[in-house]
Amino acid sequence: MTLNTSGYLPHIAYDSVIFGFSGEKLKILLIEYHNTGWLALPGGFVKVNEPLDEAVKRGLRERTGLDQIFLEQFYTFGSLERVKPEIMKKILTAHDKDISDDHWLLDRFISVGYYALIDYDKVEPTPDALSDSINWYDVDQIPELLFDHNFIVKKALDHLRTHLDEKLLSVNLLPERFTMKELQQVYEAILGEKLNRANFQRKMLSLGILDRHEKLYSGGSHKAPYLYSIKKKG
Amino acid sequence: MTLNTSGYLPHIAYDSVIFGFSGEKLKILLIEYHNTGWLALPGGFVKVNEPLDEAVKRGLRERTGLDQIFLEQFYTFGSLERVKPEIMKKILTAHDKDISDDHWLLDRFISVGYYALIDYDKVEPTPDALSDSINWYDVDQIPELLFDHNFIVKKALDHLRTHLDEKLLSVNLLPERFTMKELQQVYEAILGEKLNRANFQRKMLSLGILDRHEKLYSGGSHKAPYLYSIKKKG
DNA sequence: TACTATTGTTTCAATCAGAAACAATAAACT
DNA sequence: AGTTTATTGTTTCTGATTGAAACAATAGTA
Repeated sequence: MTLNTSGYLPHIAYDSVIFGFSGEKLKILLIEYHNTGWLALPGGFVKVNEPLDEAVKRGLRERTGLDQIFLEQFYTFGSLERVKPEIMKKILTAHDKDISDDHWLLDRFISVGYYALIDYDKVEPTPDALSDSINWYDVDQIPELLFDHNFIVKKALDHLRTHLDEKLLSVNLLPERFTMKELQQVYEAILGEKLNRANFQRKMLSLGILDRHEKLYSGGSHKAPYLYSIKKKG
Repeated sequence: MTLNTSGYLPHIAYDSVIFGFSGEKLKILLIEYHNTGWLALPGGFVKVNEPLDEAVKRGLRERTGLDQIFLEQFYTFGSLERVKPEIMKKILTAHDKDISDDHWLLDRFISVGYYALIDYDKVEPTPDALSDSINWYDVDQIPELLFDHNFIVKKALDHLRTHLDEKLLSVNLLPERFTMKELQQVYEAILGEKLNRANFQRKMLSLGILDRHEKLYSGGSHKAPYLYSIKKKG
């Protein structure tokens, strides 16, 4: 028989890898726990009568203020090594709570990994109750994270790379309208390699899902690029 | 606080889609619950101190007798609609158990989906404690299943199709040594379409991961095909 | 008006993929 | 033994796709 007075499902968590793109770099959001300096992925728990997807959306909404964002599940982590109750206890006591040794947060957890793609400039990251801060970090300079979170980031990046071409996934990292160069920079940041400009343009246009709009006169002394957007269905 | 006298983690289950190949058809294993006629995927629960992957392997071992098999996680199902406590209750009472209304099996569950690829001829399917029988069903003739299991099968097939080419995944459905024709039949069964023989052979050989062995003299009045196996690393 | 930086497009060659033809061969049949 | 048949292994031809470079257009600057 199962009792749980917290209102959350025990043993089940989620961790979210939130990708943004800025300054030609791919970045993710990391939180820092109160008074510990420990970094981790933003995560959370599932309410007793809440769909899993909804729980993750709720966490994203609270931390980014965004509601309609690209979100996808990529893997569920269920090993025993990932669980470190003594660390969890330190986090909770650093938060200056009175924690009993059988608190539900000290149990073993299975965590569902999600990744989100968001428009960096639309976000004002907000820390949650347990964390001091939430900040962007370059994906190629991720420091040591708690638990198995470095591994989770790696899996998320793998998944993102292999699914990059599906319906121009990557545009979720850009504003509504973008130049071909920006799109290529997103691809290059995710794949970690330079792409040929002419072939990239040919490939993107051949997908037939981009609308071309007015030109963007940036003031540079050169030809102005077109702006593009994803073609609306219908 | 969480109490659970069953020895299993509450709220967490797995469902396995076990693929086999026989008679040029792709098949999966389904169980039939005691005295109900209801069909479902073979699934199970995770022990309190057991890795998730290990729990799934344990279930496969008990039902197929096989130990070293290809097994991969593909999605975690966490909606609320998938939960049907009244059906679960009927299954348990049909098993003629005395079930209280707060039994842990009647709670809401999140289920991790795995698929396995096994050599059909090596398996003697064995029903578990709750099921009358376990049998093979053609994937293109799956009857109505309990809960969201039809959806889970669909997701598993999608995943299998899109990952089919990775390291010749499909050979896990065949014996150690196989002919090129058998391999092509597996591909065709999974993809649900006919492939060009010459191009298929060229593509498989170009991967450079097949060893060619002696010919297979089947007695037919025609050229004997070579046998192949996956190249061992090193 | 020439110059520069960047963008959009075209061209050329190399590679890959689909379809058909060709070659080889194990057994059966005369 | 020679012929036939079914199937397998390979090659060839063609068209499509991809990679790299050249070419063309253009917004601002000198």
